[in-house]
Amino acid sequence: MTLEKTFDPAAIESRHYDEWEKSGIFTANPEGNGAPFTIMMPPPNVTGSLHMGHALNMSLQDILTRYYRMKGRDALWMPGTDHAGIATQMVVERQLEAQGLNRKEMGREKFLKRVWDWKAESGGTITRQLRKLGTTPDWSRERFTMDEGLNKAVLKVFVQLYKEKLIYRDKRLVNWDPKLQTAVSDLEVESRETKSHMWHIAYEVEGADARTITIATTRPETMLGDTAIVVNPNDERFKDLIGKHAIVPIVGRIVPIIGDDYVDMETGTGAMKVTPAHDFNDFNLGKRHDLPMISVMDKFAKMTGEIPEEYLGLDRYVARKKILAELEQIEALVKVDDHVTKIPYSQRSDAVIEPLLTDQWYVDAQTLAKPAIEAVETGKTKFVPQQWENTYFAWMRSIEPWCISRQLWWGHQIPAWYGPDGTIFVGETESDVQAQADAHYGAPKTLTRDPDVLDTWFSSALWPFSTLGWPEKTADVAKYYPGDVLITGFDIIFFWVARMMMMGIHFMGDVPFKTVYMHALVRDAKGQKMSKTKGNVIDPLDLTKQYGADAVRFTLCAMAAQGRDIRMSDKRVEGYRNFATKIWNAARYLEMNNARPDESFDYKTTRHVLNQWIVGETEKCRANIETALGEYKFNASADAIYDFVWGTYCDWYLELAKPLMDTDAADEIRKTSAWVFDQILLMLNPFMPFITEELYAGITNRNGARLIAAKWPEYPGALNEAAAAEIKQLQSIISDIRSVRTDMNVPVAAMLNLQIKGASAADRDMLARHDAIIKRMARLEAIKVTDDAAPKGAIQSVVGGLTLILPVADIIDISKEKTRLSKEIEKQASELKKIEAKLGNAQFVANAPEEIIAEQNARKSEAQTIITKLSAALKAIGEAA
RNA sequence: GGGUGAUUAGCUCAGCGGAAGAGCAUCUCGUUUACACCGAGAGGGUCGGGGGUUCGAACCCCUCAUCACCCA
Repeated sequence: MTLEKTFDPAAIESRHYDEWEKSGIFTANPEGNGAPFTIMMPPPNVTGSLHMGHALNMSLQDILTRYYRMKGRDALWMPGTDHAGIATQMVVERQLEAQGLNRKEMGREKFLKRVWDWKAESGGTITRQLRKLGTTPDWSRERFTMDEGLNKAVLKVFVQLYKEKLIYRDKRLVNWDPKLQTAVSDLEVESRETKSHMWHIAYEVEGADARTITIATTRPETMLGDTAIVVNPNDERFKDLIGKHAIVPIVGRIVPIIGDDYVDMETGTGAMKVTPAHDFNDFNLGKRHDLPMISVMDKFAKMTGEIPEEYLGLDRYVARKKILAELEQIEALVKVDDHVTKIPYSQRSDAVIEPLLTDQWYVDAQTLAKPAIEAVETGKTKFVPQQWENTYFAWMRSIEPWCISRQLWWGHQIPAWYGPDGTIFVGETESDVQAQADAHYGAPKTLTRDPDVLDTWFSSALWPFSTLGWPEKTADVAKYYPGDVLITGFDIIFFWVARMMMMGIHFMGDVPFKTVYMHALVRDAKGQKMSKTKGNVIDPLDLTKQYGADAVRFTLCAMAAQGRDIRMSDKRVEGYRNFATKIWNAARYLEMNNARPDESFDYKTTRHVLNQWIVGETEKCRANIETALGEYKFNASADAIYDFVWGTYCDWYLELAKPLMDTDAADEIRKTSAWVFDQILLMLNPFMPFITEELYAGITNRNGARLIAAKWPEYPGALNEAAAAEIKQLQSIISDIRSVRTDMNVPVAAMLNLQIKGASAADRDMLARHDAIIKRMARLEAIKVTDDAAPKGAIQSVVGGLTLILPVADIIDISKEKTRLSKEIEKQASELKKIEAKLGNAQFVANAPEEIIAEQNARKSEAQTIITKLSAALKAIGEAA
């Protein structure tokens, strides 16, 4: 085949993907004897479409999966999607709304059918998009959090935890979303600073003539539910009032004045009202002091309960105004301060959350957290970067009961039924529950199932084992639990990582994964969070179309430095698209030169030093990639291969080899260059799967073998330090001449005669071997090794022990050369001064390791050599002028 | 208020105890048959400020400042 001049990613991507998928290589093999490499894909929301965060997350997982698969591990990358309770239900409800329908009228059954229909229709969006990125999870095992097997796991877990009394029903305050009509997790509540007021309200003290106590509040409307006044027991201003009673204005309720050092004497007036049914802090106070809890709002955040009639049914903010007006009228409103307060908003609906006293199901998270904390403390599970452990610990150590019930329809319906008297029966099946109830009542009674569903994260907490077929004792469970690594964003460390830890340890007796790699957030080029409202969202698929999936993947990998956010910009992607093109053109070059992989080639038997060197560099590259990936330093792995391919193989090896293509070294050069290129394809494949696969088949006949199924390479005995040193010297000579030529404005076309002074026998050998190369690379007519004096009008430089002399009599600008030499001497002199100071320091010589001292000595003599030689050159040029 | 991270070349970022690095951008030169999505070369930094530890600090410790995020 003949390769096109420019690489066109779109032309090849889809074709390779289909072939990979059909080949069955993505499929894990529990019967096989490869050691497992398990990685659980964070299941994307079934309603969603691929965004940059997914692209990063998935690219990194795919790189690891492909890498370990090549290394011979039995890789299982478990894919799937999450039913995302609230989000999905909202999407479908919005669709209904557009058609003038609503779920209540429709009924639960019909509504759920509708959601399933929608899921069937668009639930595959993200998995299709993942294929475009070239990711290789085991699609044959793809799961959905609400499919049959996972349902079983959820039921089993719920029932068992209930029996163990780790799940219970309780009446507590929850974050109530009055718009969505459901409880939401405190993690889904976002508090926003809002300009408001602090209202100071005077309450009459019972039985104390004309004495009042003034409290400060940001929520006057809740005073209708006050059940106490609280002050700090050490507060001299109020000490004597503790034990007395106050009268709540408007409602006239008589409430105790209590002392609790929770109260900060500095804020507000130092006295607070206590409304346990509408504020989390007050709730805790109420529990501590056994106060009554009076709800004064309903599920729509409208006023209700035992309050003056004119307030019944008012919206909370309307009620606030009315109360303030009334307080003013009765002269109880003492003062109004401007105040910035934090108002809780529901992330889902944007409604202001109302803490509400309701019956909900809870998991005793505190108990489950203990072993989960310990697992990280003892290193059974490690976080990378490690500092995330602190975040994990902080949250886990002060964990609250986990409210798992949601007043939704889409999700796992709670397997609890209520008898006529409210007795709770929990079981995996309805018949089991009925049997329990019959036994309890001694007669058949009608049971009502709890209409609520479980928090979505309840089922995702089971993901690392439910996807493997648990509670069945499957071969997958036996082989692939626990997983090796979880790759996810830090934003779901509480939602998901922590909960998988708790559930995994409790039900499987072992942690769900040994390592948790936390990647950063993908931001826009200015460092702003991407959001639809800001309109700065970059669509990874657009980028893929424009630059190719390989470039997008490589960019994300190269930017995935630990602990720092990623600023995504087209420029970077463009740069890595250019990298792909560079590789493509290197392949074309090989093709033109008839350099094809040769099966009989043995890298250990190369004879030409250039080949020995590049073979050694190939090994160094391999080692760098392995070390980096082993430490999850994705950016370093990308840098290693990029540097090797562009900076070493293309810029140096291929160029140095060109002058040899008409010598008897040509055959070995062809074979070596093709071999190294093959190694590049192997090592780059996990990062850039498409172009490497294409070229793998493109450069030679592989009899249908695919790169994706190739083995990760090893090159024992490839390092050759002597060759490396020789080529390094060669590079220095060439670079130095090039640099001097440009500095001195020597025209590119001028072919100069190089004179080299001070060459040892080994140098002479080396120079003779590379004569053709140096001439071509440095644009020279001839190279003469002699210790004769430099001719007049020559420019000079020093490389190692060699003095390079370029006679350019007719071109040279003598004063310019003088300046250049002086500058260089000056630079070296100041270096020398620093080194001498160091070596002259007795403490340094006494304390520094030997090799450092040797290094400094070497640097010292090198600087001295350069100064001596260049000074001589400077003197000579002065005499010439 | 508590915590975490960041502050290094014009920009975006690596490096995290022993000679300041990359990519992009800038400047110069270049149609040498792989590649102008390219090549060769150059300029550009008292590594946020101030203390300290060390023979030696961009890197460790303390402190301050600014920014970002998380939790109250």
